[in-house]
Amino acid sequence: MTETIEQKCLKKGVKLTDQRKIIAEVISKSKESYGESDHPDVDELYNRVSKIDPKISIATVYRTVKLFEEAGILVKHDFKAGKARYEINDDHNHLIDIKTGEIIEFVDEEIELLQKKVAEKYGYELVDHKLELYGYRKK
Amino acid sequence: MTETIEQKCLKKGVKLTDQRKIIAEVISKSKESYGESDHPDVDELYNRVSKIDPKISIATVYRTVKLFEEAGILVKHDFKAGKARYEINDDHNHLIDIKTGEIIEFVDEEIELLQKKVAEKYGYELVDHKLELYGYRKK
DNA sequence: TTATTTGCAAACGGTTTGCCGATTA
DNA sequence: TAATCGGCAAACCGTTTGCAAATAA
Repeated sequence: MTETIEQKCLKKGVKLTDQRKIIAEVISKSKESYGESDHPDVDELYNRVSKIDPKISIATVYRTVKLFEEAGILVKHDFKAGKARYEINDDHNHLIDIKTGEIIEFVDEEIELLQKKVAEKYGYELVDHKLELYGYRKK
Repeated sequence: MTETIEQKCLKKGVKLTDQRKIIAEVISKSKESYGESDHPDVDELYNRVSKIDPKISIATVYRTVKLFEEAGILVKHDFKAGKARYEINDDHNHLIDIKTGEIIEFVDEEIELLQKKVAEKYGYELVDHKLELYGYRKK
């Protein structure tokens, strides 16, 4: 296992309050508890957090995910406009099932490399990228 | 020159009112008038449209871009959450300058092909994709 | 006429924020 | 103690919608 969110916070100088610890834990546990394709939105995080400490407000959840995002700990996705969704930042891409909404994560070195090349071709240094594929499952 | 938006509307059975014609024209002219990297949001479209017919409401602009999007004529981008931006649907990718916000459009056959392969590897038929690169201009 | 579209203003939904008491270093 | 944080409710902002008048088929 790599670093926990708490460890990352310490490293980045993000103060760890009780609320933040709980939110961090819920996010860390989201995949193992809810499956690979778990990319919870703030409402959903708030629901899960409330089960541990019902006194935490949704404003705190908003403030915390933003804080974690700015610290590079989480990434925010706007797969479709409306609610933003969050997950731990580990730099993969997404294949989204148009019918079911299921999200498959993947990494492809070749694509990664080509992206860098394209950016360079235009005189840019690539610092981030977003790749989303949308498709139907073949039977 | 390829088909105009009006022609696409006729083909798709989208009724062409005066307002829609004006909005279509503004969108068609956006690149030649405002440069390659023009991806106007609804506010901006509304501003431009208002100069031609000040009686057109912003609600109509919203309704029209949604209509055009559903007809496959426009694509909607949520580069950053907040305001959506629109452009004519012609299937390219975006390289976004982190500093200036400038948007460069590009197509890369190789990447396109690899995307298809990845989708297939997971048993999916690719029907859409979104690729955004973010970078700094090298000096 | 019958259905669709538009303008207006109000509603909506996700997100942010001001205030102030609580907590933390 | 000084600074930051969290809870609450109100504000915010992009977008949608109900309604009645205008327009199109």
